[in-house]
Amino acid sequence: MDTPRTVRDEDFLRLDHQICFSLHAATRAFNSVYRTALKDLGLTYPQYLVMLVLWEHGELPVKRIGEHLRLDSGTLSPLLKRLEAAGYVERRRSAEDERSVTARPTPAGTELRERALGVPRRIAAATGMRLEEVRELRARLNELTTALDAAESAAYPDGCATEDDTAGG
Amino acid sequence: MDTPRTVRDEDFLRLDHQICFSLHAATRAFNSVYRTALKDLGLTYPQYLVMLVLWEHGELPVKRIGEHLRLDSGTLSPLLKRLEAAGYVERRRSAEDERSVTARPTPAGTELRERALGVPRRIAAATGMRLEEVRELRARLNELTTALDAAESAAYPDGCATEDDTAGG
DNA sequence: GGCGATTTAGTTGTGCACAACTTAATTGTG
DNA sequence: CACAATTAAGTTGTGCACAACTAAATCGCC
Repeated sequence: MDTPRTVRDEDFLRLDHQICFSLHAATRAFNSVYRTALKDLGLTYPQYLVMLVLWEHGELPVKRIGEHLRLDSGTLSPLLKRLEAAGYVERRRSAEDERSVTARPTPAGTELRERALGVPRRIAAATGMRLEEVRELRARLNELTTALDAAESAAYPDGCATEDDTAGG
Repeated sequence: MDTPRTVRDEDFLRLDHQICFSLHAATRAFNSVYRTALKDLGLTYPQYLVMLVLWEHGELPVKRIGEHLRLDSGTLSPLLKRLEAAGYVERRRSAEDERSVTARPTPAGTELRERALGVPRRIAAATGMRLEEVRELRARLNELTTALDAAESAAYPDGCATEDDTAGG
């Protein structure tokens, strides 16, 4: 059976407007709450994400940070420079591989973690959701991201055969 | 009872990393899929959202567009100028209120709608989700956005007393 | 060893999001 | 009517996201 045609394109246009827009809106609402919560720390939300990664892993090459956060050097390089200018991270060329640059928290950056400990609870309170719900939603979003990535890379068939592995729902 | 302390701040930091990051990642994955789907039309995703609104409502003041999309003039003014430069919308001062500027699709902008009809289906296919699931997720995200907005405006008590109404959950 | 391909950061340019501000028109109140 | 307050767009500046590109180091293969 090829796609049950219960929905017309016209209606789809409106639905579409709502689903993806909801995601967009939620992200921006989150950013707004984070902006407020992080103002005292002098961090933006993406900078906070980078610091979370560095607090957890210690010293990391830019490449690895990018893998954790799905960001490339075009985004991370200037961001890390700003974090360095703020005194929160140190950057240096790796000795064993001169292509690589590693970043790690400075003492000030490490101290910052203490002040950041209260942030997640504030955010959690702002969502009004219980842990269960948060987990549930997170799982859904991760599935969604995986599906979208698969579809996107299928649209750009650069290497691997796609062998409809998107079915894993 | 004041917040059951089953979770330590430390653990919360990690959870937090995951929930909000998931949202962030999903949004960007969506944007990426849209970028591909909209490339032929010469639209970015936010431009597409604006066109959706204009296709649905016809002529609208910038203010109204912003209300539909939660965007302010700082974002919309340059965006609408680009859409105007692309020949998809017309802008003009309102006659009855000279403060207001209205935007509406040009003939080319209206034609564009036909070419955009296939987009939502492509996106829906990329998500790999059924309509039910989409609706469910959308509802969750809308709840989340509402909660976040409420918490945010409570943090900036500009008018209404806050009277701990955030407890609803 | 030499040399092309790959990998890693970084740069440049475009566009979005938003805070803070400016300008101009309208509204409300005395 | 006059004038302060409000409202609507637009401008400016900062930062993020990403495509496309450059520069330098490393790897692989002959």
